[in-house]
Amino acid sequence: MEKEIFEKFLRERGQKFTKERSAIFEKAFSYDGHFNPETLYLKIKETGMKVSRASVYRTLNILSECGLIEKVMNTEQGAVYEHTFGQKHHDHMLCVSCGGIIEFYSGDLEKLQEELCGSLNFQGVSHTLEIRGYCKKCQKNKGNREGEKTP
Amino acid sequence: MEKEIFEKFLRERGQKFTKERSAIFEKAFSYDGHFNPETLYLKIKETGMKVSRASVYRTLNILSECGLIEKVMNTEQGAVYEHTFGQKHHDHMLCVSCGGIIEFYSGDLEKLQEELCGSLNFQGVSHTLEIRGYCKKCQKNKGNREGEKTP
DNA sequence: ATAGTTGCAAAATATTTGCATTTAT
DNA sequence: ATAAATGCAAATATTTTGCAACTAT
Repeated sequence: MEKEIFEKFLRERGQKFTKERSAIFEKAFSYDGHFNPETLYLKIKETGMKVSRASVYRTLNILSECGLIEKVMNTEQGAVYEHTFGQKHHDHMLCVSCGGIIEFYSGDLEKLQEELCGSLNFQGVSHTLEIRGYCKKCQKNKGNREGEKTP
Repeated sequence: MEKEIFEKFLRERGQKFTKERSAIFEKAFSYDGHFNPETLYLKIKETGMKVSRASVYRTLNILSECGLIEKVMNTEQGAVYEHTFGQKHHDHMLCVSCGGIIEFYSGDLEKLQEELCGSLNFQGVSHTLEIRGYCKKCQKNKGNREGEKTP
């Protein structure tokens, strides 16, 4: 189980498995998809549990080092994480109008990247592909872009 | 010439072509590759010209809207831009050991992405692919990773 | 002349850190 | 008992913004 990986990781580094870390871990793994530090923090507060943003950030960093979660994107409104356990690798399309994220996977794409790495003598470890554009819904009303002032 | 595109863009929007905007434009286009707002700001200051960070940020936003430059990455130390004029589109391999960036281009990759967008009803505008791993040189001495404390 | 721009300093946002107190081991 | 973690508030860092002074048109 994933939690044991976390506990083992902490033990090996002489770090403690506190209830805050436990709660942050649980919440991070309760998400199927993306989450960001702030929403995770708020979700935990909602449950009545007492945590600080500091602990959230600190713990997310540990979970990243541990490989259990991954920062998949840096956006203007902060980092976006997802947990890696049992997650199929996938890439993202980001709608610049509504901010929606579409996940997709393509075996061909993966294969092609491996070939590219091979031909450039680069040992690829991971990658992120982000395609920006307009989702189906937003293609219709491209006039009103989010964020633009409409006085 | 690219500068005329900028001037025209401003004129059409009833905005002014100031010497600050001119300097920021020049500097942005003096880079072959990537730059970030802060280094660009410092470079201009170096020349003795008086500009503010505010103007740099404001002008980079205009140049983006205008399509002359593009934000290619959000990193923890801020945005990374590059100008788009005469730039062949390319993607990046980032060596996690030495921080080196290898640029590459693959027509097959582009085509594949278009197909993926088409099949998902997404109207792609731009994309960033970042492959992280080890460059040829660093594959040899993978033991000493940069950033790891060696007490 | 005037609408838009500048620089500054302050604000906003995301994240990190120092420190006294608390807690897991 | 003790080394590490917590929460808080203050510090950083990047980017944005309000405003009075300036400038391109």
